[in-house]
Formats: sequence, structure tokens, C-alpha cells
Amino acid sequence: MISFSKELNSEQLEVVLHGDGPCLVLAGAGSGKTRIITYRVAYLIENGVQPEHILLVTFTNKAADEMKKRILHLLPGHTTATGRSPISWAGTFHHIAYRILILYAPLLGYKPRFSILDSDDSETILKMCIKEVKVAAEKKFPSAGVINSMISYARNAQISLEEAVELKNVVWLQFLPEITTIADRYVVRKKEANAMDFDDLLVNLLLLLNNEQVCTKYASQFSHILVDEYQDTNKVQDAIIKKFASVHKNVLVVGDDAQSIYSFRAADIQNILQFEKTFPQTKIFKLETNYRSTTEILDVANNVISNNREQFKKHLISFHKTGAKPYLHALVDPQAEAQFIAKKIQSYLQKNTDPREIAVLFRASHHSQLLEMELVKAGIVYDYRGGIRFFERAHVKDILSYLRILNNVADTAAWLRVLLHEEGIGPSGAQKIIAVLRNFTDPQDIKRAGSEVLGGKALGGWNNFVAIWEKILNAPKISPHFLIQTLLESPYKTYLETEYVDSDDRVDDIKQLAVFAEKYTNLEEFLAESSLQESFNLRGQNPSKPESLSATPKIVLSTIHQAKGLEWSVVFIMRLNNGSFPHDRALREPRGVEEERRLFYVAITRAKQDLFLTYPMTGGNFGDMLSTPSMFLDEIDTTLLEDHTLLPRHSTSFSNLNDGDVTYEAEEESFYVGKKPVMKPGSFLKEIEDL
DNA sequence: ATACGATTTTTTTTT
DNA sequence: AAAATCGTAT
Repeated sequence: MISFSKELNSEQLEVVLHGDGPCLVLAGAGSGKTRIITYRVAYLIENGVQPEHILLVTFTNKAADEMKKRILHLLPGHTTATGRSPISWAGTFHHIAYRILILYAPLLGYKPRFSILDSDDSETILKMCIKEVKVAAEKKFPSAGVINSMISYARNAQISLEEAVELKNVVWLQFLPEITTIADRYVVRKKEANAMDFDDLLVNLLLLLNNEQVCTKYASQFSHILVDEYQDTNKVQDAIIKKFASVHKNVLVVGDDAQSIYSFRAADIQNILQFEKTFPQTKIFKLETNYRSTTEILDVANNVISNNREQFKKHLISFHKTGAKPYLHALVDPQAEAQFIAKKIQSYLQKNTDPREIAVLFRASHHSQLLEMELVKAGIVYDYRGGIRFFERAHVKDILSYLRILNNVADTAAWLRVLLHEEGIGPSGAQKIIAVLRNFTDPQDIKRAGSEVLGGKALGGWNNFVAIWEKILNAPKISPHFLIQTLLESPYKTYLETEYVDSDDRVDDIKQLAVFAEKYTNLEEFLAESSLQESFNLRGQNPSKPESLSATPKIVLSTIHQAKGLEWSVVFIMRLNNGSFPHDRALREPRGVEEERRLFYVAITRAKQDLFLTYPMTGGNFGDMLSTPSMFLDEIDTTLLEDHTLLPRHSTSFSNLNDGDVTYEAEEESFYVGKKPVMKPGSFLKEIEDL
């Protein structure tokens, strides 16, 4: 039996014991959100709720795994025979959507064994559609990526394409007719390929739940629903939760408006603000005691977020002792910044700080490049989060594409990827083959397709593909694991060797993929899991220890987005320059400044003990232009920081930018030009050595 | 018309 | 590092 009253504070206990009916928990950073959810689930199960009646929705798979682990830890008696978590319905929205959709695919007009397109695949298909529609090339037309984001935004926010285009960038409105046609073609192409993109998973689930029978089935089943990170849900996700909760109305959502950092994906804080309107008897709980950070760190966090106009009033109070003021360091250039951080980390490690308690956070994944080099030089192993993920690497996607074809012959994106590798086959040849393939359904027939439309050199390339394909067809078993191993014995391996200097590393990656695949007997399930898995990144691993769970404790490098919900004793936030953080591109979005500021707030509140803020004074994104310190640094009360800056931080015109309602038009140059530091960078070199 | 290699540009965040 | 663009070869 769990002694809830001993292990939770009164704020938390209140929620765990009285969380029946609709509940909204506004929980500040570090106030124990995860604790509430895990204890609440444990409490429900202890009180006789069947585990399969509980739906637990999280924002990442990682968070889901973590929660399942913690719940299992709280309820040792409830382990199932297989040792798996008793909570079977726990995962991301996309995950849960897939699980349900796979049962109803035909009802929605899909054939069984549909493919899931990641954003890369979506763009591939969009490019085909753009080619079909695009008009005279005199004017600059939006790229596939831009169109993808506009279509996606419209669907997730449940607004019209026109509204989305206007919101993202008004100049594209001139192409609205073309964009609309492209969007329509895209829908058709996806259907032809028997594929759903990420947005389809959500939208189709909602569509399915509009069917009374299906809705009742799941709404009756889920007697208790818990949703984490509600501030980052979008309109579709919100509607899905409302459908699921329509019978029992036991829905507990947890969120913090100050940590909403996914509006580019149509996350809408209104979902929290309006929650009460949908569920009239909503109980609202506020958690304002922070158990994570020192007072000094929280003071800075509170100071930063107070500049945002759109927010609930809330003041986090530290439960903990005091510590050192956060440090602010200006360095000569990006390399000096990297060296400084590497050096500091080293000294922490020498003082026997657990590496797992150290993290470096940054706005964009490429900001870490120089630091990675310094860490390798210093022999510090690190774990990397964010950026190009394992499942997005070219060779991993190649392998998955072969398997996707086997699973769904219509998968255009996969075909295109695989065919373009072959010599003599370019975009047009590949299109021809794909067109012919529509008429074939038997995998054996595929071998004939190329010879019908190709000749000369292209035929040679096709035969090479057929050689790979025959290997797959003749594989000893259809399990994903064996199929991947088979591909490594096929001419595909030769392709890797001729194409890449680092082919050994890439082959190792594929072997890793084969190990991951061992868990699956079902090809379709394996492919879905791979597409929906957000983190499985091998970058920065010690090469001698390929297992991702190898014993060496490692420091963490992470984008701030990926760091959400995590905490470390020592945190570095680097590249605090205008242009990098806040990012130029983000400032163009409506309310971009406030979102960037929330992102900074999230970063700061990851730190438990020591917090370092750093920025280089030169070396912007291009060339060796001067960089100005982030406007967010100017906003921090100088008495709250231990300021190691070697020149006065200048307050610039940026201070009047924090206006949430005005669309700020970033002038590219303005961040770099005309705000020179008073002294020449070179004169600081000596002082930096002393660090 | 198509494929391919060299050159140039561009680089946010993620399910 | 990867994608888009451009000129040349087939």
C-alpha cells in the first residue's frame, strides 16, 4: 500500500485523492506534474479501477515510458506476467491514434497495412504535386517544406488553408489558388499511396470518433483519462480528448501556460483557458511550489517570464535552499564559448559530479556542433537529443523504405527513395515505374515493372534493384529483424560502400536497427513504431559501446524542446544571441517573441543547482559578423546574475519588441549590424585564458 | 528529354 | 550537412 499522505505534499495530495470528474491542474515548472499523474494512476488502480480503463496521454514516447516505469515501481504487485506495465493505453496522441486506426482503416477508405509518412515523406509527395501544378517560375514560389507547414497548420488548428497561409506568411496569399490545388492533389496522392501523414493520424481519429458507435465504445472503455502537457495540445487533440471523455467525464489535464512552446505545431493555450467551458464542473488546482531549483534560479525564471503579457499570474516559490546566482559569461567567439563550456564541464566531472546531472541546452540543433568537437577532444562522452534523429538518417530511411514497399506496394514515397539510388534512374524514370506499379499487386510481379518502361542504362539500375528485391522475397523469415539482416547482405551494402566514406558507421547503424527490430514479429507494427518514435539517436555515442543503454553515464546535449520535462543539477544555456535565441525565423511568427521567451523560461527552469548562460560576441550564423547578446539577457535584472560579461551589456532597441500582439517584422541585418561592442574582441583573449 | 555532377545556398523547434 | 540550382553529357 502506498502512503499517499506521506509521499505527497498537501497540494499534490488534494489532486491525487480528489481528481474525479473534470480537473484542470495548473502546475508550474518543477512542481511535481509527473508525480501527480503517476500517483493518481497508482491511486486509481489501488482503488479497483481496471488498468485497461485508464488512458494516459503524454507528449513524447519517452515521457510515456518514464511514467509507465514509475507507476510500475509504485505498484510492484500489479506487474503482469510478461513484466510489462499494466497501463496498456499510455502513449502519445499519434501512437494511440495509430492503435485505433489500424482496426478501422477500411471504414475510412484505407486499405489494410497503410504506411505512415514522416514529414520528409510528406515533402517528397508534396514535391510531386507541386510539379504538377506550379506556374511560371518568374516569381518565388514557396518550397515544399513551407507548403507542408501551412497545410499541416491549417489541419491541426482546424482553420482554412487560406487562414493558415495568411498567418504563416501573407506574401504567399498571391499563390492561394495554386497552393489549394497542391493541397488537393496531396490528399489524392496520399490516398493512392495508401498512406497517412502525422496529421492524418489525428484528423482521421477524430473523424472516426464522430461515428457514434466507435465513439461510445472508447468513451465507455476509458473511465479515467489523464493528459500531460495540455498547454501543447492543438485543436484536434483537444477535440479527441473531449470525445474520449464524453461518457465518464473523468478527465484530468495537467499543464502550464508558461511552458507552451509548440505553437508552430498549432498548439493552442485556449485549450486550457476554455477547458472549464466544455466541462462546467471543472475543479481547478494550482501547484506553485517548486521542488526543483534554487531561489536564485527561480528569481531569474520569474523575472524572464514576467515580460510576457499573455499569461496567468503565477509566482513560483522555491521549496529549496538557496544557491549561487546564475552565471552570465560572454566569450569572444563561438569556439571560445564551446571551449569554455567543455572546460567547465571537465572541472565539474573532476569534482565527481555525476555526468548525468549535467546538460547543455541550445535553441537549434546546429548550435552544438563546435561544442561536440570540443567534447570529443576532451574525451567527454555525451548523449545527444534533438536534431536529425536516428530514424531520419538517410541509410536508416533507405532500409525502412524497402520494408515499407513490402508492407504496402503502393507506398510512393518509399519507392521514390529506393529507385533514385539506382544508376540511370532519375525522377522521371522513377515516376514511370511507379505509374506501372499501380497495376501490380503481387510482390512477385514487381520484378517485371521496370523492364516494361525502361531501357538502356536505366534497365541496368533496375536490375540492380531487382537483385535486392529478390533477396528480400527469399528471406528466411518475414520478421523485420531478418529482413534487415538480409538487406545487409544484398547489393544495398555495396551501394553504401561506394556512396559514403563512413559506410562502416552506417552499416553499424543498420545493425543497431536490426537489434531494435528484434522486439517485433509483425512488420507493420515495426514500421509504425519506427515512424512514431521521436528519440532514438545514436549521435555522440562512444563507438566502442554501440548499445544505447551502455553503462557509461553521460552528460546530455539537447535542444530546449527536447529537454522539456527533464531536470539537471548543472545546466548550460548557450548561444544566447539575437538571431540565434530568439531565433530570427521565430520572430516572424505571430506572437513569436513571447513563445521564444517561454522557451527561455523552460530552459532556465531545467536547472536545479547551477545555471550558466553563455553567448559569443562575434561569429553570427554567416561569416564573422558581430553578434549581439540576446534581448532576453537585457531583460534580466542585473542584480540577479553573477555577471562575467567583459563589456557593458547594452540595452538596445530590442526592449520595445516584447509586444505580443504586434507582428514584428524582422529585418535580417539589424541583429548584427550597427551594434558594435565598445572594445575589440581581441583584448579579451587573455582574460578568457584565465578561466 | 533526362540524368548527373559541380556549385551554391541555406540551416528552428517535432509527432 | 543537405537541398536546391545550374551547366554539361548522354
